[in-house]
Amino acid sequence: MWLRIDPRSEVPLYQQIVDQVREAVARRWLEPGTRLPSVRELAVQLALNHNTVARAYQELEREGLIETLRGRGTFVAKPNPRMPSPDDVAWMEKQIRQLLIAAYHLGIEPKVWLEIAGRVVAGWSQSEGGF
Amino acid sequence: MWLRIDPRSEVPLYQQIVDQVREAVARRWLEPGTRLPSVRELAVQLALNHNTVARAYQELEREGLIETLRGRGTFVAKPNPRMPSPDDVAWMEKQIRQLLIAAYHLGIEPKVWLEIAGRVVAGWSQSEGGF
Amino acid sequence: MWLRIDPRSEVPLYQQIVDQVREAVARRWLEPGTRLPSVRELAVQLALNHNTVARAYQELEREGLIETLRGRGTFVAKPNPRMPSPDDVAWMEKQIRQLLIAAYHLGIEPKVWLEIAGRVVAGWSQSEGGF
Amino acid sequence: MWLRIDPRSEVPLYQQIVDQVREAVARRWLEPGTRLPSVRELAVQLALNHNTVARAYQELEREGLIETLRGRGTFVAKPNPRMPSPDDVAWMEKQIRQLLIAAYHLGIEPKVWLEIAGRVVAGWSQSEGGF
DNA sequence: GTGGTCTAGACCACA
DNA sequence: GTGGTCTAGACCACT
Repeated sequence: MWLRIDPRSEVPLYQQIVDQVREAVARRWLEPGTRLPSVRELAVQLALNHNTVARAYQELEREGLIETLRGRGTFVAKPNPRMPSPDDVAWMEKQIRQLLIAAYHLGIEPKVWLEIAGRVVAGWSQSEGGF
Repeated sequence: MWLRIDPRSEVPLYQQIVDQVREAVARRWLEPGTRLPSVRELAVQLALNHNTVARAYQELEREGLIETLRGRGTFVAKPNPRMPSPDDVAWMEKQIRQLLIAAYHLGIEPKVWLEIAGRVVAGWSQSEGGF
Repeated sequence: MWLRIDPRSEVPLYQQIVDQVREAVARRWLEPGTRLPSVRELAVQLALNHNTVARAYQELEREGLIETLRGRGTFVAKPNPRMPSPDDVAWMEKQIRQLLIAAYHLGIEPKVWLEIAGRVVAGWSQSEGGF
Repeated sequence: MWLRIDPRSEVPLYQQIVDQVREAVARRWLEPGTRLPSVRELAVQLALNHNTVARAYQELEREGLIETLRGRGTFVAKPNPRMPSPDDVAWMEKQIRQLLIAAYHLGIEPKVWLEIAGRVVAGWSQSEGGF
């Protein structure tokens, strides 16, 4: 697969898999119904233990992003459209505030930050090269 | 001090201190030259082990946010004005992209996300100098 | 047949067949002597491997719910009237206790649970003989 | 601890731990704030691998029944009072129907079943000996 | 073949 | 000391 694992990162290996699949689903790189490599296949490809991959898949299944069909493999689930709850929005606002703090310490003013964010959103919407 | 520590959070205790001081500096709640409580004082206030507080101060000093003057205490450092490097901007863009992924899974569309971000920035600027 | 198989469920496919036949027999939806579809027929209908269906039939036969007559097909067996043994009752009490535990964690009080149970039993009795 | 693990059961070992802690919490055998044995302690007591215990604790934490305080151990969380959702009730009704099916095959009539259930609830409410 | 579970033993971050 | 992560290798149930 197209996953890139960095064994030197602080982020746990299984988490890196989860993050990248989450991104791929969010960006529609992975269409619903697509079959993911089997736990053991992917483990070989990424030079990881199969338990590590299994844990990542398990987490993704718990989140409803993928589905396991007994003995047949693992597939990307249909997206479950939802309305963000007030809690979700509050959480997101907090995350944004965290970024603004980091931005300050990098010398990025809030207004400049908002420009950057606008640029990223624009690039995002264009689907950025697909793949 | 006004720090709030949540022992249940998965964020390490020392990291919570660092984060909150970083925020206070970024928001100008802590002016340069302000004296911080000593490691032991703060440890008592927050009911933490003083090693935990010491580690937070160490990290903050490493980042240049605070300065220790031998025998006189610890003080908020003067901000070191800097221009964001291209790497800094690229890093920030990546963080924003991470948030957009999370937003997608919460059902927050990129455009809506940008509105939220705009709101947060507006609130941020207003509160500059506040408190 | 009227079976509904969910390949996404964690319940094994063969078990889902067994469960649903058990229910149909218990509710008298399937009268004794009714002929069941052949293993291969059912396998095609449900889009399952015929080994899966065969395993379900095997299990049902072991329990005495169905009977295979050589060359003539598989039939719903005559109910074998029995008195519940003390062990059976004890087992059932344990199952009920399990449900009460689950109910607690859903915020369903034991008294409320008993009301729900009463409702289900009422509905059950009404549907006896139906469909 | 008072846990009893049956290595011969089909139920996964970690699941047995989860089930029994869930019961203990539901029955108030474990008061909020009580400290659970450490992962490794319990693993030794139950003659299990510590990973197995860790997995059980992780699941219990995900459900909000227990809380981890960094480096200090694991504690029974305060119950989070909730109203059962319609989905919860529907799920419970389905479970009860499953029990009625099983009851039928044991020769337990629905009315008799309801009597048994009433008895169990009565015993439950009396808290059954505490311990 | 698939995923799920378990063990043994190891290393790490945190307090 | 705590829990979190990872590996290696094994066994099992299901399809």
